[in-house]
Amino acid sequence: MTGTERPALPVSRVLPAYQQVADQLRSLILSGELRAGDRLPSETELVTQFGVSRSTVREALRALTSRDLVHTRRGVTGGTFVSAVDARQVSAYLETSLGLMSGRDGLGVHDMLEAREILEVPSARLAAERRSEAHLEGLRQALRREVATEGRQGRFVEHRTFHQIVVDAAQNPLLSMMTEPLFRVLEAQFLRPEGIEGYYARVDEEHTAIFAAVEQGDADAAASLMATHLRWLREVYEV
Amino acid sequence: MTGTERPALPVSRVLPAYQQVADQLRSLILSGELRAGDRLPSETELVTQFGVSRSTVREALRALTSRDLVHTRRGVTGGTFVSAVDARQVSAYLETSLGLMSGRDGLGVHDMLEAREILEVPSARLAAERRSEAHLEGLRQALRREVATEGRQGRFVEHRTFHQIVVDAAQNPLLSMMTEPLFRVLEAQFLRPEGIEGYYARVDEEHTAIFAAVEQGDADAAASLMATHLRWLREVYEV
DNA sequence: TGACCCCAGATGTCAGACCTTTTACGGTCA
DNA sequence: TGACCGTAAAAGGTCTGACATCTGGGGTCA
Repeated sequence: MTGTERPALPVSRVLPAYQQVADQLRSLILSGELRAGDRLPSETELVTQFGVSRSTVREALRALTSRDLVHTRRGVTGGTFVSAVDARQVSAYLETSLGLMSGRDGLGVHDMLEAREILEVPSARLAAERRSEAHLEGLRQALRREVATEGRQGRFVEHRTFHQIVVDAAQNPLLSMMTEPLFRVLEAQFLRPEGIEGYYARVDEEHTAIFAAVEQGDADAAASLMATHLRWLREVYEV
Repeated sequence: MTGTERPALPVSRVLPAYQQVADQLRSLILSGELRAGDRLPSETELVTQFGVSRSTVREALRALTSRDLVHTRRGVTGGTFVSAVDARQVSAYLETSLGLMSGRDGLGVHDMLEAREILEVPSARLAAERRSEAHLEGLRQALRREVATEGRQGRFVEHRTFHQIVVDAAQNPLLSMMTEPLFRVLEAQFLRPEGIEGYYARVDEEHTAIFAAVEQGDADAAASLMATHLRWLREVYEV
């Protein structure tokens, strides 16, 4: 054992220049000094301001771009602009992350179905209280398509749509943001109920009942029907 | 009005080369062809494989790096390696995203407190059923520190710790992943209950009661106490 | 045997040139 | 006057080639 002990989790003391540039720009955005829509200095200006080469600046900007913090436009009125974070980006990120984590890190179908139930039952309750006419119309159409669609994959998409609209009707963007990736990952990776007798008929039936409760504004019924529905789905898929 | 209509949301048809390279590598990772720990070809090899310059390759890798899909190491045994996505990274991403969205996009304190209640009440129930001795010890220490700590900021950190451990004790990584950023954003941006008479005493009291229920494995009590606690907090902060 | 040095291979950084996209400007012509 | 068009300018996108720096391993030598 030499004089300098090697740590269990080594960190390099000197961060790469592109990392430092990215960090500084990022903290300007997070602190609110740069706000959505603001234009960052041009790459050439950043070169002189940071005293690094253009490649370094560009690598820093690329890192920020892929985090959806900024975006670039070409042309004379172009440049790098601070992005407005929006729910869709967050959902997309979560979808890929959950997809990669599923099966490892102790993240299994069970966890996803459990989280789904935790989120979706209260969402159904809120949906019954807050749904707009647009949501109701969306649910009606989803139900119609669900019954009409042929083929396994197509039905699944419609099922997801129905559940998603219910959550959206709760009018809390956080709930939509968290459930949407769950639905997609479950759909993409796990749900394969080909063998279950009467599966589609029961889904249609329960969706219809949930819709009725939401439409009538019956919060308790909506929550309870959704709870029953999801608990049955868990039984089906958690074998 | 000329012949070619300008779309409201213009998209460039031709994606930049670095974007295409990043997309291809990303889909290799998402499809599972490249798995956590695998080494990507060296930058020089990627140059020949994709037929683009090294700067382009590096910009693509930087984009993947900042999405936590890969990481790089220098030196002769270095290279670019596929990362194992972990919950902490996702939480960190969510924290910055929620922080940037809060106040805009219709994401307000109300939504965060509501989502928190939706997630945390069932978490308390599960915690009472699943908590390990380590969790209980963590809660004991958090409670002790909470009572002993002086100063507003310090108490808030301890409050957050207590709530976080309760959620962790539910043993569903998705719940921890979603609540942690919520706690931090709320703490950083909103919670300022300086004026409330007897605030700290009541928090301590209710935390103690929740702990007792979790310790005794009384799921119903844990859920109900947490619900009361959070509903009171909502009243305090939603003025 | 252990301390040291040096080499190889990978990422990190730089400089400078040129390409492509996009808008603004100004001139031409009906 | 107004529609059209061409060109300049500014910004990001790409390429090339060189050098710097880090890191592990293997060889050398006391």
